[in-house]
Amino acid sequence: MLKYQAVAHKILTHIEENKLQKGDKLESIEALAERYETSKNTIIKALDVLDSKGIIYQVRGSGIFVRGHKRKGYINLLEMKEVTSSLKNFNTQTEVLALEVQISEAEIEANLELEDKAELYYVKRLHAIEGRPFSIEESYYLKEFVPYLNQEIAEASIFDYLERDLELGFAFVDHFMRIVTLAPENRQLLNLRRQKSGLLIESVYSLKNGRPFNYKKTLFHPDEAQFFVMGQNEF
Amino acid sequence: MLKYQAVAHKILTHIEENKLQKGDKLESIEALAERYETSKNTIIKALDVLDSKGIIYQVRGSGIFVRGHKRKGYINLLEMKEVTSSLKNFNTQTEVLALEVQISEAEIEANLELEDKAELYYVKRLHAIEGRPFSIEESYYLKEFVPYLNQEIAEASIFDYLERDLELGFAFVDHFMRIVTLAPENRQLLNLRRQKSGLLIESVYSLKNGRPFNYKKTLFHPDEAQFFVMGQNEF
DNA sequence: AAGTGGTCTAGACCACTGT
DNA sequence: CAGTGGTCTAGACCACTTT
Repeated sequence: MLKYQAVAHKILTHIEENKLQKGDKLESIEALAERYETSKNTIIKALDVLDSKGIIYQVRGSGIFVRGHKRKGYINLLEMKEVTSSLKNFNTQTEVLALEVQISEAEIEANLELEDKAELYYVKRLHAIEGRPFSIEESYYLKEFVPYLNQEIAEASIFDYLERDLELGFAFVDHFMRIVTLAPENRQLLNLRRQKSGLLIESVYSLKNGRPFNYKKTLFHPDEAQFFVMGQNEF
Repeated sequence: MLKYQAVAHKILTHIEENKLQKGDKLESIEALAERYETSKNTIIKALDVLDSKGIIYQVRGSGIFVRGHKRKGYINLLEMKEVTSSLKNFNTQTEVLALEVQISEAEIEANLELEDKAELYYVKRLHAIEGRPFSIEESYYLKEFVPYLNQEIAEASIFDYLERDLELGFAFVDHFMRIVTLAPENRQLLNLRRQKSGLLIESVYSLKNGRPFNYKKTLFHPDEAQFFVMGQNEF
């Protein structure tokens, strides 16, 4: 692990262990550089990471402060890989509705920027939170990068498996969100009577080399799903 | 303007003027450093900015590539200040439904982290796109930071006014999103018959010193509003 | 005036990609 | 193995806040 990442982790751990609250001040950059035995610039880079994650904010001439808070139960869109990993503090269940190898169709080829037909793992899952249906996820993984997948993995966390066992981490994501009218089948799965709309998020995950390897459509229960996004103004 | 921001702008302009497409390769860092007469590290910092905006991506050992595209008509959540500025390529209209000075209520105080009552500008606006109702925005600006506002400003872009005339730029935002059932009044404003749900985004904008100064509730038309968010995996 | 965060530089060295 | 992006350092200097 790189030094600045290690330092970022240590500072984050320090914030968590000491239960620092929003507005609490950290040590100065100089002091942090000495504490973690590194240069000022490496501390700055570590703080940039925490800054971009919304964990701290820095005020010139004043200090480094904890940004903290966030509302509970909201999914951080920018860290969302799959629903269960975003809701680790809750009791979640996953039911695998389908798991098979497919040949790509036009919609998938467009989103994964494929020029030819390709083999895919197709996984359809129903996620529940505290027993209540939460989201329906249809996910397409390029077999070129994800050569193997099974029921057991799909019942746990696919992204954990990709990162841990295949050492396949995504480098960037695009999420596209809109409200959709639910098909009767999906209303039934989400146990919805009156309400007819849900939030659909289409996500494309790409590798470090820019190749998209996972396209995903996640349909969220309108009453259960809540999201937050933290942004910076850098330009 | 800082050197790295200026360089970032120049590189962006270069991409736009030469209509570079997704996957197109830029010059090497070394070449860019020479072209823009600066050091390697400053180029890296400029590229970091473009990276975090989703404009480029970098592949170690290979090069710097344009990330580009994005679907058209989708609002970039992370750059969203108010609806009109996010949809500059479209023909938008703004109707000011209310504009007044208020004393804060509990909900606003919680979101703006106020400990006492405070004076606020309250602005309610209806945004339309190509004549079709798009969103209803209720916004609360702390009078301490926004001492003056009028109908004319509210009909144009309030954030443009804040940035240009008050030199008041936000440093970070928190957005909270969920689906809500629409009140009859809002259904009428959005010209909705059957559909009863909309997307609600609550946003808190903070200054460089960490002080929230604007709390906003924006209710989007379920068929018109589409969003995208671009994320990186840095940790 | 002192303290603190931010920019910028030059250069050494490392890690990965593609030929 | 050459080319290219990424990390890390030490230090000078600048900009803003606080006392």
